[in-house]
Amino acid sequence: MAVDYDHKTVEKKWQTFWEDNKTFKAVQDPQKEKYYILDMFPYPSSHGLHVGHPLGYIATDIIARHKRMKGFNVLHPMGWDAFGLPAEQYALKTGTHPAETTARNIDNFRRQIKGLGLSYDWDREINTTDPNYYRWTQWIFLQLFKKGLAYEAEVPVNWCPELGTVLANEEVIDGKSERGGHPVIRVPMRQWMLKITDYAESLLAGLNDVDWPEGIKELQRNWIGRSEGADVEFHLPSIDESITVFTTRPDTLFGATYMVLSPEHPFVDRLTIDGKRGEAQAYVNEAARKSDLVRTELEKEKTGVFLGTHAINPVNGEELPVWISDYVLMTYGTGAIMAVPGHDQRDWEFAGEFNLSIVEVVKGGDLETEAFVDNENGVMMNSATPDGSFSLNGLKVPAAIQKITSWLEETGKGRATVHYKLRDWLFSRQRYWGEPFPVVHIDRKPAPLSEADLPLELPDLEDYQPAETGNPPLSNATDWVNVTFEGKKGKRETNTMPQWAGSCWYYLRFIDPQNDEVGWDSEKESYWMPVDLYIGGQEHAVLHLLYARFWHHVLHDLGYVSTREPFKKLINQGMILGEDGSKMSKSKGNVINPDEILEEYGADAMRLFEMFMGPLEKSKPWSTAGMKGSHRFLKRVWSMMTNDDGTLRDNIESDAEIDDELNRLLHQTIKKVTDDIEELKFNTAISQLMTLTNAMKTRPSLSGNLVKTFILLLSPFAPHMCEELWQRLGHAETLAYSPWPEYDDELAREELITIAVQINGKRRGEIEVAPGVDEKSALMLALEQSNVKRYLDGKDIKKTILVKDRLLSIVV
RNA sequence: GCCGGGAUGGCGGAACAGGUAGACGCGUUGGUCUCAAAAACCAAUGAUCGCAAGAUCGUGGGGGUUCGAUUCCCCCUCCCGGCACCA
Repeated sequence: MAVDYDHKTVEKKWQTFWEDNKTFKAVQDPQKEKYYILDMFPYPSSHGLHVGHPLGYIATDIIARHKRMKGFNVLHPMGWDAFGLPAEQYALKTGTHPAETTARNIDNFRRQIKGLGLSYDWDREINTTDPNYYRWTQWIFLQLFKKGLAYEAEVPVNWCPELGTVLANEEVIDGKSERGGHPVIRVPMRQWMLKITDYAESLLAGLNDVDWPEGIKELQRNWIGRSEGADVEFHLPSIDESITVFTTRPDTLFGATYMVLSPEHPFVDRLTIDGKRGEAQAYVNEAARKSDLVRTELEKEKTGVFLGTHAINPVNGEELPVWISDYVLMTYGTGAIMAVPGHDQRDWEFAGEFNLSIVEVVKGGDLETEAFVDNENGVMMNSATPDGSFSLNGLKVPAAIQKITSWLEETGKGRATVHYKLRDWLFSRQRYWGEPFPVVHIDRKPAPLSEADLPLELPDLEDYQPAETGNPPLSNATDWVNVTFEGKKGKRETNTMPQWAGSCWYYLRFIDPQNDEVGWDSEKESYWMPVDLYIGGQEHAVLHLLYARFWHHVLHDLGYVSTREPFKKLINQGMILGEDGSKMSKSKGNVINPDEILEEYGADAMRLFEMFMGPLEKSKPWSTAGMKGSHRFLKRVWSMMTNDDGTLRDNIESDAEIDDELNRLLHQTIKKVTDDIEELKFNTAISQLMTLTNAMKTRPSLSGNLVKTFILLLSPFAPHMCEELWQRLGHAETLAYSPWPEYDDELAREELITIAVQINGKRRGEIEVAPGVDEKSALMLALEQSNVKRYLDGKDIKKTILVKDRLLSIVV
């Protein structure tokens, strides 16, 4: 019996070898087909990795190693998304400078990741906080600015007092901050915005061209929220102005019985009569103070105030009372709606609350109990102009929408429009640890720095504590803030960019990480892009993945990148849960530290187990017993091939014959492992390798060729041990570029197969046949079976069905 | 409420394209080795009945299509994730 495999020594040896020999360095080579495989790079948090984090990294590593052996030129890089809140919160907590803690955290992450034997090209390592990196983040911002896609605005923002910063809509969940779960309130502030709304249509269209999980695409579609309808003009006689409302149901215009403005709508003041002023003012103030949490979560019953004035319905001239209510949002559509309580549930509830009239214009529902909103089968009624010149009556809803939209356009009372839920991206943060904006304010107007002045470095500050006032820490750096720019006195922008900025384009920098002239060389870009496979967590479905696509579309329009979409195929890895089945967290005490796993079982065993646990995309609980099982498998492989002293066993002979049965299994295994890796079904690939191992162990001797092939097949999963065995087999070179084994379909085919015999759908026996057996001979064989005879006794065979090489079904 | 994904032995999970459900691993039980234990190795292992041959049941629940359904169709329950007054 061989002594236990010494994973520590072997793994250290090969990690050093790969590093010293730059085994995984990617060099552009137009002769070879490229494969760009990317992980979502991590924030180097202070906690280090837990066993769930590397799941995706292990998966991409297996693909990367497999593709190299398949002859692809593989780009597989890693870096650090090190700006932003987590790093800064940690720095604040520990009182050390973020630059210092960030550097330390990166060292720890790098150590942990390298310990897993991942085949990254470390020469391409990048760090978003490096001026040589964020120089180009700032450069992209300048391009956005010049294209008119970056602008400043005084807007009601999501202010998080606890974090001392504003947050993007995407970072606010149920009225709380995505990070830390702190309350968020709405206050108006001057902010930088990026006009992502200009790209709503483009971002939507691009989703049709990528191979992403349908769920993620749907999430983005919903977030963009395209909605077709019509803008309709309503006259306001009291101020002699007209107001535009957006509706997706212009067909119900005859059913409008009142109008509602958002409390923030600019017309509110002028539309309020004196007798209502106090009441309206109070309502507006209250709405302004409410957090989104209160407004959307807690308050389900409708509130509002009648302003005392009226609007004129353009189709029939009727007077509609104008109300304000916070169920109408200023940030969507036009901030004003026509209310059709008969055919909109929210309006119906509001009308019920305030006793407003309900008019039925679509037949088919019971308006006593709820609004009727069937927009497919409903038939129009009560929908004609007073003079009878125009009518929708009798039409189905879709036809009515068409007809009235054309009528609105002809009469100048409205037009077909499209609105989006997506809002512009709030792009500034009142924090220290982020990219400075390459902008100087002169006379309160922003002027862009010239590209030659980049990078604009983040000044080294002693006091980087966020202020509760929202005054950014950088405003304390007066020497830095006050500049003379183009002969005038100006002030630098003191907000910084959000976390997402650096990750919006890092995949481009990986292509050309050391370039000082440009962010990336366009020839290299067109060779390597797009990213062929991108693996990361689902939590980035609408944040990172939408922002990065937006920048990429802009860069494409500007001619800086060759593809419209950056990420061709996307996979979301699942979570690894604690052994108790709940999410791993410090407070639950169920966190598994990979350092301990590596120490005890080694990187190969951990890689193997994480891939064996189940489908990559699914969440599944950690299991220490399972971890031991994978470790045991590797030890078995090792002892199958080596003696106590580590030399190869005598029963591995290069000229030993392989028997047909084992050879068949070998070829079946090559096929299954190859196919499964390509489909990312690592768990079944591993189980097939286990099956082959079990068979190999029953043989007194193994052919050298079999052993060689087996090692190559196992190597993407357990690269250290396989390199070691490979070397002991007498190879001087790494196996990382050895050709991937080929299989022979002929040799993989079984000589005799067992097929089931069913009688009336129940399995009653099985027969041994040659593949491709015909129905008649199969039936003959089946009839010899005593159990089959028993069931057929005295009955007529009505029909037989042969499923090729599967089963024979007899109907009696 | 809407959208997406799920539910298979004691556990993680397999199952081509409607064709032998439970591969592989874990766990458990029995055995070998040992003074003993651990480790390792060998064997058994969905449930029920049976000495056995074999039978019946069985993929969240209920119906349907089919010679045959984990797989297709209809209805329902529960779990996970996301969105949520978006006009």
